[in-house]
Amino acid sequence: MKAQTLRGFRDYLPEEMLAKDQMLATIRRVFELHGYPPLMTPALEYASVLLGKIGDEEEMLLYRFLDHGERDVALRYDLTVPLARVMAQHGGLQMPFRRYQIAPVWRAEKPAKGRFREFLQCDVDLVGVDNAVADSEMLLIGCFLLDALGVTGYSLRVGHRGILAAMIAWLGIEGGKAERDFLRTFDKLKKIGPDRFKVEIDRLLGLGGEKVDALLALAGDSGSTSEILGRLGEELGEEAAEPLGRLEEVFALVDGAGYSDHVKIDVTIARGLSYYTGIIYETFLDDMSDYGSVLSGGRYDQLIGSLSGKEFPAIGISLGVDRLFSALKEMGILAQKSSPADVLVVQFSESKARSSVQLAQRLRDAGISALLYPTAAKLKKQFQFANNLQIPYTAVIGEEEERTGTLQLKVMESGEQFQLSLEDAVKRILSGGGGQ
RNA sequence: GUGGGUAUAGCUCAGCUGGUUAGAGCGCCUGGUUGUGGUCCAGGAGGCCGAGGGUUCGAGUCCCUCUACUCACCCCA
Repeated sequence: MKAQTLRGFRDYLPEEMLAKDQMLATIRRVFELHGYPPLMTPALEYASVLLGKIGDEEEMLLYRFLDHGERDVALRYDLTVPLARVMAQHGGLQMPFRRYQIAPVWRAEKPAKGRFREFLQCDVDLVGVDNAVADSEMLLIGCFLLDALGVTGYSLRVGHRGILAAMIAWLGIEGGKAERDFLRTFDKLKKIGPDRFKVEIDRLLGLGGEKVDALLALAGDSGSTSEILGRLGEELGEEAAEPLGRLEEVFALVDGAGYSDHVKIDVTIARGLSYYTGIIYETFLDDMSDYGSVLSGGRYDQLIGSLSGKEFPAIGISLGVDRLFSALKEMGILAQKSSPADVLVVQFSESKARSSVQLAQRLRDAGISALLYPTAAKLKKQFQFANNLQIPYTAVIGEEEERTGTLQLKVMESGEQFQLSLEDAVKRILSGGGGQ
C-alpha cells in the first residue's frame, strides 16, 4: 500500500481547515442574515436524475457506477440539479423557496491549478420569483458577503442573456454552434483584448469589418450605467428592450441599497453554462484578477421546470469556495492560526496531573478553549509546543501554585508572566482578546 | 482531452559531460538550561534519489512505461 490520495483529490490539514471553517462560518452567517436556510442532499443520486439535464460533455465528467443493488448511480457534479430534484420530489414547500447549500461535488475532469475532482461548491438560490427585486437580492448578497469577508476591492459585473440574444440577432449570427462560439469568444473579450478578439471572431464566424468595430464600441464601458443602457437600447432596438428595462430596475434597486459602487454593467459577461435565461453576473477581485471569477451566477427560468415538470423561475449564485479561499489567503485577510486553543495547560509533573486536568476543565467551563498537554514532558518542550501552534497563553500549576491555589499565566507573545487566581486568569484571557 | 515541464530528507532545493559511503538551508530530536518558548552554541536522527523495466563493468544522472504534480490551450468553481 502506498499512502497516496487519488488524482485531483486532496487532504485539508488542520491549519488550513481552521482558516477555511472560519470563512465558511462567515458565509453561512451572511446567507442566514438574508433569511436563507441550509439544505443538505445526498452525495449519490440516480444517474438518471443527473443525466440528460446537462450537456454531453458534462456527462463524461460524472463519477458513475452500479451500487450493490445494481442501481445506476452517480456522484453529484453540481448543486443545482439536486435542488431541482428536491423541488420536484417534495410537495408543499413554501414558495418562494430559498436555500443555500455548501457541499462537495465531484467532476472527473483533468485537474489543474485550483481545479480538483472533488471540491466544495457553495450555492444560494431563490426559486419561484422572476422580477427585479429577486435579481437585485442576489447581487446584494454577493456584495454583502465580500464585505463581510473583509474584501474591499471587488466588482460584480452584470450582463443579461437577453441582451446577448439581441446582439446575436443584430450581428446576423445563426445556428446553435455559431451562437455558442460567439458567446464563448465574446466572454473572453476582456481577457484577450480587442485585437485577438477580432482574429478569433473572424476565424470562427467570418465576421469582420465595421460590424465588429460597432460591436466593440457597443461593448465598451464608458459612461454611466444609464448611458450604457441607453446606447444599447438605441442600437439593438425592440428585441433588447425588455432585458434592458429589467437591468435598469435592478441597478436602481442596488443603488438604493447603497452598493452601486461595486456593481457594474458589463455586457460581455456570457457565462459558460447554457441554461441561463436572464441576468448573469461574475465577480472579480481588483488585486487578484488572475484568479478569475470568485462568485458568479444568474437567472435560469427553465432548468428546474425541465426536471420537475412545473414552472419554476429561479436565480442563484455559485461561490468558488476554494478559489476565494486562496485569494483571501494571498491577500492576507485570513487569520492564521494553527490551533483553536486560547490556552495551553502545561503539565508540570505527573503528580500535578489532577490539578492540570482540573484547571483545563475550569477554563473550558469559563468558555476558554483550553488544550492540555497530555504528558509531563519537559517544560521547555511544552512551551515550545505552545509557541509552534501559536497558542496565545500558557498556564502552569507547580508546587508553589498548588500550595497557594493559584496558577502561572504566561502571555506568550510578550513573555510576561503572572501568578493569578483562576478567576483573575480567566478575566485576563477574556479581556486579552484571546477568548471565544 | 492536446502540447510542454518537473519528481532527490518533513519543507525549499544543490548534485558539473554516467564513476566510491547522496549534500545544503529550514524544520525535527537530544543536550548546554531538572520551574519556562522565540535568540545562540554543540551533537543527532532522517533518503530502495516517485514506481517499474531497459542500456551499461557501473545509473540520482541516459532510454521506455506508469503514477503524481505543474504551465499553456480548452473548460469551469
